[in-house]
Amino acid sequence: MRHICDPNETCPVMKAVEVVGDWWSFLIVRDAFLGRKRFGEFQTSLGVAKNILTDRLRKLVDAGVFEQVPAADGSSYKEYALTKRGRELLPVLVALGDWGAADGGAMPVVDRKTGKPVRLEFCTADGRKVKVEDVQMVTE
Amino acid sequence: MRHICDPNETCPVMKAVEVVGDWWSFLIVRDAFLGRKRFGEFQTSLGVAKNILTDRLRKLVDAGVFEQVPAADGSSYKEYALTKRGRELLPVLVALGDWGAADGGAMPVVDRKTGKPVRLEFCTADGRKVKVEDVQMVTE
DNA sequence: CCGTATCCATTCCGATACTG
DNA sequence: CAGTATCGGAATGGATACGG
Repeated sequence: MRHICDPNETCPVMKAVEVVGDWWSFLIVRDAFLGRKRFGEFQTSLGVAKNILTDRLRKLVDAGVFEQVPAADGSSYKEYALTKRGRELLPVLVALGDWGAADGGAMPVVDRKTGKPVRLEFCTADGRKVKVEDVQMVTE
Repeated sequence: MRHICDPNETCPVMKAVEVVGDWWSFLIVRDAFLGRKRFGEFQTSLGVAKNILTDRLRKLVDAGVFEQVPAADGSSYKEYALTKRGRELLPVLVALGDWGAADGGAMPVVDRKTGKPVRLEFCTADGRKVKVEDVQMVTE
């Protein structure tokens, strides 16, 4: 995919899309958040061709989203674990899931410590929530 | 793009990706949030081929992200305006932009009423912020 | 089980030309 | 300016076979 978009314009959205903007990459990351780690798990879960999966996993490793760690079962294979950087993609995933779940069927996320549900919200520095329709981007 | 992913599994992330997961669609929406409305504006801004732009705009209109409205300048053309549903994509855009801006150069968003900066955060129902690393998805 | 390599069909995209 | 139509090349992805 060639894209022109003024190169001076270092748009952060575009930088992110360069890495995870691909269809499969994105679903692989989603699967990882759901606990999948092994090549075969991704492969059967997503039904993606193996060469494609290989390619995307490598790119995601290169981008620092995954790291390869020894398999938990002691086999000689590797598992793909989300890095810190990779786990920071959770807001993206949740935002997208919330939008996709027009009706209330959103993917639930919880506070690991308390087990209580959490939601993604726009907040001011002093902790006040701001509704989506009251938020706007500023061009500069 | 064919995708197998168990059809029973109505994953909201996937539903969202079906609509805006395309590279160009996503950047068009970003441009719209930056104030662009006209065919030509998108075209020169993104450098995308016109036939592709036509196609993506139509799909986004079909998906309810954009609606066509009469041009503000009274010309006989149409402008593409984000619908309510389309504006609800802002959290996705901001999450992605935050992630893409590893260093602090994130795209700023503000509360329209007060002009104060806002950020996207995970919160509990009682308004407490939860750090990303303490949030986890629950499988079911 | 985890990947790599190859092949082929399809899709996608950009350029161009054309219409109103 | 805002599209539509068409065409050829490039990239992509799926299937398959193969190897560690």
